[in-house]
Amino acid sequence: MFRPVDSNVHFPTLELQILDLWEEKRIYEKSLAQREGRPKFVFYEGPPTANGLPHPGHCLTRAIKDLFPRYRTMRGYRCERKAGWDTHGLPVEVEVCKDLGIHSKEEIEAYGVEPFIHRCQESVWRYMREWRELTRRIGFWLHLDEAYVTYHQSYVESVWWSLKVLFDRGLLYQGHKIVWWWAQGGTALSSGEVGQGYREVADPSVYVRFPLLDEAGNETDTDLLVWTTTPWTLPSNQFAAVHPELEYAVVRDAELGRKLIIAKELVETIAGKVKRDLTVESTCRGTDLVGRRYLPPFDGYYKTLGNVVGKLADGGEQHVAWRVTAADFVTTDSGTGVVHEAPAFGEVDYDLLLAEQARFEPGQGPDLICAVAPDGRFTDEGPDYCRGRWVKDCDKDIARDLKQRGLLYHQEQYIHQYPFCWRAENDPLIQYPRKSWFIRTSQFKEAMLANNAKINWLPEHIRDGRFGNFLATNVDWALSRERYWGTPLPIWVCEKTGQMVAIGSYEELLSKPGCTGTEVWEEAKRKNPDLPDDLKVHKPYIDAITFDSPFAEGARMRRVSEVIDCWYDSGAMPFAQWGYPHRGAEQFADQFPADFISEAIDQTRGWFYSQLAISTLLFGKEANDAARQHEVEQAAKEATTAAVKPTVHPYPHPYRNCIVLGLMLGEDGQKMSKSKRNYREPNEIFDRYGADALRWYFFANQPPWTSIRYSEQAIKDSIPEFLLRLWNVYNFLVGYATSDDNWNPAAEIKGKVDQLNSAQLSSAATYTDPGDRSELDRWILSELASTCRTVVERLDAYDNFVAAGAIQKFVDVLSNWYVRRSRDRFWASGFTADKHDAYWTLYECLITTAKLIAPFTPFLAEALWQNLAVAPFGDRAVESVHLCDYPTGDVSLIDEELSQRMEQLREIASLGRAARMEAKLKVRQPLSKVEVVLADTRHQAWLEEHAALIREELNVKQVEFTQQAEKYINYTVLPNLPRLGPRLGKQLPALRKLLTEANPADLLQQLNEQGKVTLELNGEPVELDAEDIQVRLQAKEGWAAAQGKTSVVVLNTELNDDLIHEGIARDVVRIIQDRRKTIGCQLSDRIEVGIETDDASVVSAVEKFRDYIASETLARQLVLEPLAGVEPGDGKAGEARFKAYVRRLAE
RNA sequence: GGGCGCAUAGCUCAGUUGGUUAGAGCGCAGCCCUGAUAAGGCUGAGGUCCCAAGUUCGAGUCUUGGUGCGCCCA
Repeated sequence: MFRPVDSNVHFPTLELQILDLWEEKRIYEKSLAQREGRPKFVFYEGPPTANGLPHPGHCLTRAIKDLFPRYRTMRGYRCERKAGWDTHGLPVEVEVCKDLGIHSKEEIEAYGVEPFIHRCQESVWRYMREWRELTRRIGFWLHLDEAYVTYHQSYVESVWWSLKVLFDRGLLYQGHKIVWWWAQGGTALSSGEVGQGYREVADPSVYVRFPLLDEAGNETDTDLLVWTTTPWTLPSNQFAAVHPELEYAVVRDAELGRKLIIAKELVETIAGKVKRDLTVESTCRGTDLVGRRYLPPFDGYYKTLGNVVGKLADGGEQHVAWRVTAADFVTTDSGTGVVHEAPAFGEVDYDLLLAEQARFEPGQGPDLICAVAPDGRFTDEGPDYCRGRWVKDCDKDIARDLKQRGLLYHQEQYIHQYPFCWRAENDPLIQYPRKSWFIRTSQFKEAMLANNAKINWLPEHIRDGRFGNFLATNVDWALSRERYWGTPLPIWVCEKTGQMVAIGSYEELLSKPGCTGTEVWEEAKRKNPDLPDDLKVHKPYIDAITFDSPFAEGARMRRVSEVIDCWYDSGAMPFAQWGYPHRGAEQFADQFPADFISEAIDQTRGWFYSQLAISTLLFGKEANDAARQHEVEQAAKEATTAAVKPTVHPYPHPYRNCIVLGLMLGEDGQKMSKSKRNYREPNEIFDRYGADALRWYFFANQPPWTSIRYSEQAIKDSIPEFLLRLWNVYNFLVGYATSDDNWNPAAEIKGKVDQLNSAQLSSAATYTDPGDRSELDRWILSELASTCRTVVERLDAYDNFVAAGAIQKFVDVLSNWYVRRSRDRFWASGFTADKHDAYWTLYECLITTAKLIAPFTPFLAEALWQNLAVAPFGDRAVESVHLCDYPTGDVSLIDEELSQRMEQLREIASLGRAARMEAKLKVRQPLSKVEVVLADTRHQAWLEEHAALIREELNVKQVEFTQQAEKYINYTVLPNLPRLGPRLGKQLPALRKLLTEANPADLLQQLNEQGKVTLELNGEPVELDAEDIQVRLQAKEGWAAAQGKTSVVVLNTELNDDLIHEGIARDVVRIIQDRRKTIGCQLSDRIEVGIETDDASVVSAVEKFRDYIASETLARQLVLEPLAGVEPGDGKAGEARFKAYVRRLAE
């Protein structure tokens, strides 16, 4: 039998019990085991970093990641869920530095790379307990114990393998890159990190004269006027750039006594800034200036290189630097139209240097000059007053120096956005040239786009919008990081020749001829046996391993010092989670590509990209075709190739469907932040409201890609709006079933019932075929079936929002119409066939609802199942709702027409209540009659059959349907626009006018008699049939009436004695029931009642309705006098007053 | 500065291919119901659908421009 239900349920407590149940019975494992051999549904877990505390945003991701795998499992798929952890990267190092109270790379080196790495490895698990607990508590079923971890040896070796493939294919190369450089920390920052640190700052903005030189190298009377906001870059100047197509002016500054060259359209602006007259003497085009030499403001390099001339590739010679070059990026938005070029400190400037180098014969062109050391301080090539100083501190001194030398033409403050280090917020970043390793992703841009085009993105616009645009502007992936805690770049260089090889595994490394250096690791392990073995593939141990160079006799191969971008780690997860190809080939073959992944939109350029890029370059057709070509070319050389080559997979891969979640904002609409405290800790949410409340809030309130504002109230509201409403229905069923009725579904059924589908229930003697049940039962079963159908359809399309809405709607009609209308059936004493039907129908609705909600609110679903199925049937039923198949809805039970009719019936009832409200007649007071006027009479006959229901619902004696209701109603005839619009087009306004002016009664009569209406429109006859027009009703004033879309309900408000007495009787019943409750009667307790009153109408009412009152209240005796020794309850019926005495009778 | 997205009731959000009187939940106010009862229901107030122009018989919906906000990138 069912256990009693706690109507005062506390969901968080319930959920903890269910978690224990799942674990004790290993339900998750069983849910997987029972789908062994079934079609697969592949899910990838995007690895979170566990070195920070989880917040509500992570709950959202974890909830969505749980929903679809649970759903698919119930649909019969095998869905493995391997957990994963992202463990490398700068954030980890920064955390450790914070603990150590250090900042720069030098300090790390001083502390020791080895202990530093150990700390990093420990630090990544710092909040593991919290993450595991969150995962468990929110009900995210995931194989936590078999998680992949990016620092594990097997993972690292997979990454190495993939890099070796890329290297051997010629897709990994070393180049220079101008990076955003954190000089104090000695590292480049990723674009994402840079983006976090932009702040508004005021920088000096200087206009500097670069005197032009004549052919002989002598100074002329004309200057280039150059603008920059980074004066510290001027000592590293190499060129001045002009736009070739722009018009330049040579202007005379009389005060200065010199001529200046600036963009013509900026003459006025600059004259305004310096408040002088600048007279244009002549103009020329940018191209005319190209090649002219000038004297740079600082001579640190110029003094030695100023006169160096190189051979041009196409013959001739030219000075290598300090001359005017052409560049398309020059604009007149600001500055002077002449741009100072220090290629070391800007990406486009560096490109310009590369272009210049290309014009010369190899080795003859300009070298990069850079007067700044990697620590951000000036070198000896800088002006003497700057040497050894942090560049940004020198801006003022440089400006002062230029002023003293007369080269500073103008100076002002310039307010702009400038990036700072995101962890050390007082450190401005500078752009700085570094050697870096790149992946040639741009070569496969089209392939990535083709792959992307096949991915099902939700929302759709990501594909061609944010993600597609990003791919279309793809640049090569800067892979290397000059840091410590990351996957070491597996490239070893010949110390003599500089030739390189890539290594694909630790074993391969050890097998190299003359390999030495493992003793460093062995020694460390001997000293500290607790060191995880995985560390041996990390710095500093890996750096100690060297081997004989195959390129030069007696030379050694040594590893490059860099580690790689941790985004590469996570992007390699589709194969690296299995250790592929060194191991896990089977799992990889089985679990590639993913059917479903989901992360927030900030992963567009993160995990979504890294996965797609790696996968396209390894497993895409284009990349593999190119690789074969490359191998042919390399065949002559001694190319090493990976033992296992990637095979081609058709797009899309590595994921087919991707839900891009919106970002979750704090309560105040701002980004969630610990310091602002604009959200609550997840654990507190679970303790207060429960995981189901939070999950339902995520799933049912908005499509998942909407950025949602964290709202505690909304989470709280999930409880009464959905969870508790369903709980109340469940409580209702169990309450009656465990009363005198003692209704037990298990009593009549023998043997297994498994999932309690209708086929399994139908063996019960009292179970009638749903088709033979009452209309109300058939209706709710129809609603249930169509809800199942909708939910399945929407979940298959990854649309949790509409699916959840359908479930919520169903629970609402189940509670507010089915149960409401069925109360009497349950309350009736004894069993009838109809009562059995009511039990079975409601039982089946609840059982099915439990299955429906299982992926959404798994705890509540389980609670229902445990009591509705497991409690009565024991091990004859499936032991958990999560082991059931998902209900898809029996379409034969769907009755669209019944559904529509019931809808209309509900509308009539609702209108009747509204009319009562209007007339201030409470429902307890019976009325003699309502009249219902229908605009659409299709369902009239059916509605007439159900007049009883309306009578009961509205407490009236008679219901009458009528169309001839002119006294209550105004009719309006309107055109059906979607139908007539395409047909009549511009004539539509005329028709509308015609219809408004016509007599509606005549039109309707015509329509009824002939089935059509003919009107004359602009001299042309137009025929309208019933579908072409719509009739709207409007209640006339002065009646107790209410109007809806299709009907009007009019009340007869006249009362007679019978009606009044009946109303009083109902008041009496209500007060008696109230007393029953007060004195603690059980549902079926019998009582004795006394009514004391002076009011004649109450006396008459009690006498006239004695039987009614007695049966409603289970009263054995009813007398019109006080009961001795009983506390009475006061009652009021209209103006009449009475006292009700209730005493419980012993059995 | 560029890309993408968003803008509808006090709040959180729906609004299908353009179609008649733009919806839901919460909140607020008033009321009803009373054996699902520490529940439930009804009704109401509250909207220049961000602004402007255009396309169309008809625009919350389509187009263009603008404003504001968010994210990503510089």
